[in-house]
Amino acid sequence: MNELTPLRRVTIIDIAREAGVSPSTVSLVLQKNERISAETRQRVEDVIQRLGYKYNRSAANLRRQTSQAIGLIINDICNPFFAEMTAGVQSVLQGTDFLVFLVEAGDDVERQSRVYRSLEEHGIGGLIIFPASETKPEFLERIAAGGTPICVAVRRPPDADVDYVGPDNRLAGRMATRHLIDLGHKRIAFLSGEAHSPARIDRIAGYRDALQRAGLKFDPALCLESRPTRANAIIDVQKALDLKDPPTAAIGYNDNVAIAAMHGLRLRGVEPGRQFAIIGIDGTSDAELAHPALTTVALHAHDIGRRAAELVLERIKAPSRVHENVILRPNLIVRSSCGSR
Amino acid sequence: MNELTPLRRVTIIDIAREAGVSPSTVSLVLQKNERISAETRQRVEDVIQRLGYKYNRSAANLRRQTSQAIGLIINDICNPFFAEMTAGVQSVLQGTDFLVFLVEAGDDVERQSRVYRSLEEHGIGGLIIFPASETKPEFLERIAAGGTPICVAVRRPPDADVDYVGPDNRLAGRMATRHLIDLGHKRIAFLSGEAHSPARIDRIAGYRDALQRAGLKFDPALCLESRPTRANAIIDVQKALDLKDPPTAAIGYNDNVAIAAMHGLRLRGVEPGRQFAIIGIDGTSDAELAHPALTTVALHAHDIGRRAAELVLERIKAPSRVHENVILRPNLIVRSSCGSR
DNA sequence: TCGGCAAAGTAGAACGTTCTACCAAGATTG
DNA sequence: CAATCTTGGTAGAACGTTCTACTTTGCCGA
Repeated sequence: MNELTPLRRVTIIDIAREAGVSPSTVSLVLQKNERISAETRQRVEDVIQRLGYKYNRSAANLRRQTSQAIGLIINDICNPFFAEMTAGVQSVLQGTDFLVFLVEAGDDVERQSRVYRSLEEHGIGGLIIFPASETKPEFLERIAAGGTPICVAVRRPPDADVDYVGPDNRLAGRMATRHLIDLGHKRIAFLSGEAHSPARIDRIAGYRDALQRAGLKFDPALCLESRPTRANAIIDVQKALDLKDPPTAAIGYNDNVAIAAMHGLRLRGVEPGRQFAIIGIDGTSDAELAHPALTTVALHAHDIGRRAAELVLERIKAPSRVHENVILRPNLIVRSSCGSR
Repeated sequence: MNELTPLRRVTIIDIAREAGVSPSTVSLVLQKNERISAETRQRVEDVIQRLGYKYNRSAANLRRQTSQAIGLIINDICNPFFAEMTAGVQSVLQGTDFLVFLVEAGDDVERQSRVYRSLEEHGIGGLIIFPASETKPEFLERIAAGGTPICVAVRRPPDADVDYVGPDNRLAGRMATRHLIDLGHKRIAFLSGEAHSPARIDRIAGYRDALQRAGLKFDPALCLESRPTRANAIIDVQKALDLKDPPTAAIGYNDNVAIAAMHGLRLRGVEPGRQFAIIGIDGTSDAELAHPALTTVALHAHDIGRRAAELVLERIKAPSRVHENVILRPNLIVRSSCGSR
């Protein structure tokens, strides 16, 4: 009323006074509760407009003991896979009142628990996490038990009883291998990735499946193993070339490895796509920019993020729903790095 | 005390009772206030450990009318430039109690004000924003006037009186052009980007500077203009090739454009790096993966994020500091797309 | 001895919502 | 016509901190 004291922020109480109702009523209007008659609602809404009221979620959070924020713990936002996954999460949160707290844990359990603690302090209504590789299932289960709706993404914790959404790594490995076999390749390398990585284990399993199905025998020498960096990928592909019976094609542990491997080939004067087939696994948009454009098995990072967010939102509504395991089917995207064209 | 009622969360009051002090004291301990004697502090801290107390920031936010969250509004997280910038922000927030609310506004003013409103409701202690291109300076100034520490990044709002950190686009344009001139090129195209974009205007200004300095004359026909998508970049480079007096080199409006342009060249049987020089502007890690590896002018997205976060943190501490304008100096990164190898 | 001051701690009212009871007044029913 | 139900609303106590303004105690100097 007094236009001379615009210092205090306008609260639900100011609205109530101005609209001639109680604060409770304003609160109910805010929550779109149908308990309130149309005319009262209208009146309150008008006042809200007029006074430029801003909802204070901190107060609501305190009172309701929850928060409209979702924690999103990933490895590294510069990795396009995670960037796309993050975009997927955002796409579903977009239309809601939820916001995301993004944090990177860099595949470090120590840091992961630190950032989780911080998320907890700030208050989150749910959590989507790509767990660090050394994560113990109890860590995730303790979070779930604590009442925080949680969805684990991409990296399946062995036996943790929580919601999960991720790719079918085995099928992806199989599809990639199958594609190369269909193109007539008999000696196919698998480049990079760390031996203990569950993703790699599954992809290799798929690779072996496809080999076996085609009556080709598995040669361990063709499976190079290393941290999946660009530098290692270059080394690995060259090691493969140096074998007594060298491969004519290779699967990259991921797109990055595959792209770097193409560089490695050229350093040896081998032209990828023409003299050697390369296929990646990931399907990030980077693959399209490579030259030759990378044939790859898309894991649908965006959809993983989307589904994970949907799952968390559902669990927020119904905390005791039975846990879901969502496995997304990969897709082969044929471009030119395997010579088809 | 009663171990049979573990349902309620443990609060500062429980700690106080257990440690035989008042809640005020516990609060002071939490804030590391030196008002409290060493032994009392120790006692309280022990109890905190023992009971597994978790600080409730929502309550603190409500009381203090602020929040330890920083809003980060960007265009699109899948763009490596923004991903790197985000990582830069995280790198400084890392050691603090701040967390970031990440939101994408997709260069849409409408959406931008919606997400800002949402950030406001959730409560933020500061804001870093890459403003949508149609953003009015008043929008930013109103935020600052409202008391929210704000730092604008990358895209300079004309005359808005706020903190800003961004690249020197003009110098970047000059450096790119200069490099090509030094390599002996006389006809240099500038590919893509929208005419009204301030970044492009500045980069073109730098391009003209360098041309003039070298005694070369500016030919508007060599400046192609379009939304900087991959498809447009391919079209633009081909248009350039079709000119009566075609260029022998080109500057991409950004790295993405440059990489796509290389594809465009190859579609015409022109080998980038050997028969035509291409240089980008951005310096995201993608450039390294391209083939040939892209020579580019690095704008240091990571550092922009880092500085922006530092500026916001400083302004949170000292709200009335004079506004700063931080301009980061670009760097030429020579790889092989201009033939120098 | 007394006034003053520093050190260490405390009381208690906020902060802005939500939500469980509760209430008043019509409408409906037997 | 009394009993019950429905509709539309309200009172007021939380939620867990923070922070201003005390209080208490001991010490010091005059």
